[in-house]
Amino acid sequence: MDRTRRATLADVAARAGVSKMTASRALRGAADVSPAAVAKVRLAAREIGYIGNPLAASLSVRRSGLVGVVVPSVSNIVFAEVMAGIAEGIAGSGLQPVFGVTDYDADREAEVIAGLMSWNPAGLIVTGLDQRADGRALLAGAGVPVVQIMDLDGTPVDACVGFSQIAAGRAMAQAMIARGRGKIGYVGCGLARDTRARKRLDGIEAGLAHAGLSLVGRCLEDGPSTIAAGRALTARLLAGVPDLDAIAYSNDDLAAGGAMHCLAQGIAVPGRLMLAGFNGLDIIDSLPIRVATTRTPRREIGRVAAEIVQRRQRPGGEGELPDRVELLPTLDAGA
Amino acid sequence: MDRTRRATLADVAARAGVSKMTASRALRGAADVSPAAVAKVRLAAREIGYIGNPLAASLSVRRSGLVGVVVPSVSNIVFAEVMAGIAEGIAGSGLQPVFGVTDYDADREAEVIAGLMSWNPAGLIVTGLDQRADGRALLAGAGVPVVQIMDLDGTPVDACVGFSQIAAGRAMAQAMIARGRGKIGYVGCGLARDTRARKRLDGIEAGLAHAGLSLVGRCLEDGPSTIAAGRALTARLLAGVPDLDAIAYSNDDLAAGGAMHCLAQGIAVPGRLMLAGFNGLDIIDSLPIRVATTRTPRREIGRVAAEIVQRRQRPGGEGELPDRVELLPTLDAGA
DNA sequence: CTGAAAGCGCTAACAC
DNA sequence: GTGTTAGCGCTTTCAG
Repeated sequence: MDRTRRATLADVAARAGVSKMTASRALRGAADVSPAAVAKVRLAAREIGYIGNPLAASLSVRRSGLVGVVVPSVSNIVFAEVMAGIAEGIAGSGLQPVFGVTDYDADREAEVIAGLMSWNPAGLIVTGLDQRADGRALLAGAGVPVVQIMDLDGTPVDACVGFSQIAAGRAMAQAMIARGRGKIGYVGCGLARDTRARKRLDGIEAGLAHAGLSLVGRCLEDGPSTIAAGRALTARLLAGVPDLDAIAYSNDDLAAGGAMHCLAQGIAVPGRLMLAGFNGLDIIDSLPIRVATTRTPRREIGRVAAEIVQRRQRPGGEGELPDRVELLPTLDAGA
Repeated sequence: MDRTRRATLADVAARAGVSKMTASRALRGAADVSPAAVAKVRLAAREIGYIGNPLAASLSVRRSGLVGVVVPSVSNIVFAEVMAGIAEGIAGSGLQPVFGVTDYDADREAEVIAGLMSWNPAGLIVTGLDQRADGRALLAGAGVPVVQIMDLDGTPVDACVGFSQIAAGRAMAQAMIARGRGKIGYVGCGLARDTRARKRLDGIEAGLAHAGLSLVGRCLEDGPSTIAAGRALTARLLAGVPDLDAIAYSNDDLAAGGAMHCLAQGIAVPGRLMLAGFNGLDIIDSLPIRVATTRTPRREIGRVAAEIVQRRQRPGGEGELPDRVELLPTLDAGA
C-alpha cells in the first residue's frame, strides 16, 4: 500500500495473511472466526492504522450508521440541549448524528427529511408530531426507526418521546389560578410557526376557560424569542393593561426579559405580578426575583430518543412495538 | 423496479431511454449533454421520485459531501450559534454538516476527528488552534480543507478564521483601567480545559501587568459556566475581597450570574463595581444594569468557515493560499 | 471456520 | 453527445 492512500481492508487482510472476508468478520467481531485469526487481524489493523470506510460499508449493507436529526433551530439553547442529549445517548454505539435545521419551515423540513433519508440512515429523530403531509409521508415510508420528540399531542409515525405541550400549558394556568391570579396576560413570539408553543398557549387558555377565565391581554410578535424581545413586549403589554396580576410567556427567554423589565421598573415579582415562562432555563433560577417555569427534560428526551434508535438496530429490535415514552416536565411555580 | 426499493439511477436511465452515464451527467448538470437528454432524464427522475444515493456517489469519487465540524460543546449557546452560522454558510451548496462533540477532551477530540475523517468529508471545521499532537497530525494529513475557528493565537494547520483571544483579553483589561478600575478580580470556570478562555485570562493579566497592575483576587472552578455558577462564585469572591472595583469573567454566562448577585445585594453596577463578561450574549443587553462584554462575531465565523470549505471544493480552489481571516470582536464597556 | 464471487449505486476514464 | 468498462471498499451470499 502506498503512503498516500488510506489503508483498506484488503491491506489489513494481506498483512494478516487472511482473506478480506475473514478480516472483515474479525474486525466486526462476528461469530465464527477463530481467535487466532481475530488476533492476527486486529494486530495488522492497528499496525497500519486501518480506519475503515463507513461509506463502503454503508453502501454494501444499504444502511449507514448515521442518525438523522431534524430540529427547528440550533441556536435555541433548548434544541442545543436536545442535541447534546442525543449525542450522549448515541455515544459508544458507532452511530453518528447528522443534524438538519428546518428553521420552523415546512418546506425546509420536507427537504431536510428527504436529504437525511438519502444517506440511508439507521434512524431518524424528528422534532414534533406535526409535520406537513409530504414530510410525514416520507417518514412513514422511511423503512427505518423514526422517533418524534418533544410532543405527545398527536399521532406519531412510529415512536415518540416527550410530553404533552397542551397539558403543560393547562398546568401552568391552574398554577396561576391557584396563586390567586385572575387578570392574566400573555406574551409570545413565533407562535405562527412554532406549533408546540401554540399548543402550550392552547393549554393555558383551556386551563383558564375551565375556571371561567380568559386572557385579558396579549402581545404577540413574529421574531425570535430573545430576552430583549421579552423585555420590550412586557413593557408594551403592561402599557396597555397595567393592572395585570400575571403574565404567561411562550418560553423562558421571553419571561427572563419580562423579569428584566420588572427589575428595571421596580415591579414586585411575584408580589404584584406573577411571571411564568417555560423550559426551566438556568437563567430563571439565578434571577433575584422568582419567576415560575415548567422544567422540561429536554436532554433526557434526546437521550431516550437516541436509545430507541439504537435498540431498534439490534436484531429482534426491529419487531418491537412502537414506543411512546412520556417524560414529564415539572412545574415550578416560583414559590 | 419494485415498490419497496428506492429508485436508482438505473431506473431513471431506463425510464428516460438513455444510459446510466447520460442520466448521471444530466442530473449533475454536467456539460456536454444534449438539452433533449437532460429534459428526458429530469422528467423521468421526477416521475419516479428519484433521490440519489450520496453513499454510492461518495464512494465512487472518494469524497463525500459531508463537512465534519468539531466543537467542544453543543449545549453552549456560543457554539450552537457557530453551528447555526455554519449551517447558514453551507446552505445550498449540497454539503451537509456533521458535528462531533469533544467535551473539551483531547482524547475525544482525536477520536472525533478520526471518526469524521473516516467519512471522507469534503472539509473539516475544527474549533481552536490547540489540538494535541495526534489530533493535529490527523488534520495535517487529512488531504481536505481544514478550517480552524475561534482563535488566531497560534499556527493553523491550513485555514483559520477567528480572532485573537489574547488580544481580546488585553483589550478588556485596558478598558477596565481606562474606567479607573484598579482592584480587579477574576471569576472563571473550566479554565483547565478551555484553552481559549485561558488565553483571554492571559490577555487580561498581560494588559493589567502593562499598567503595573495584577488581579487582586480570583475564583476559579472546574464545572460548566452557568449563570448560577457565576452568581455563586461572585458571592464567594466578594466575600474574600470586598473592596474590588471590577470583576472580569471568563464569559457572559458567569458575568450574568455576577449581575444577578449584584442586583440581589443592591451593589451598584458599574458605579461601585464594574462587571466584564465575554461573548456579547443577548442576556447582557437586557439586564437592568450595564455589564461590559466583548461581542464576538461567532455566527459570522461559522459562516465564513463554511464558505472557505465550499470555495476550496471548486476547481482551482484547491491551490488557493491558506486563508487566515480575522473577524474582530467589538468591546462594549457597558457605558 | 474460511474464502471466492458478486454486487451495493454511482462516477472516472475511455471509447465510439 | 453518448455508451461501455471498470472500479470505489466493503459485505452478502454461497461454496468449501
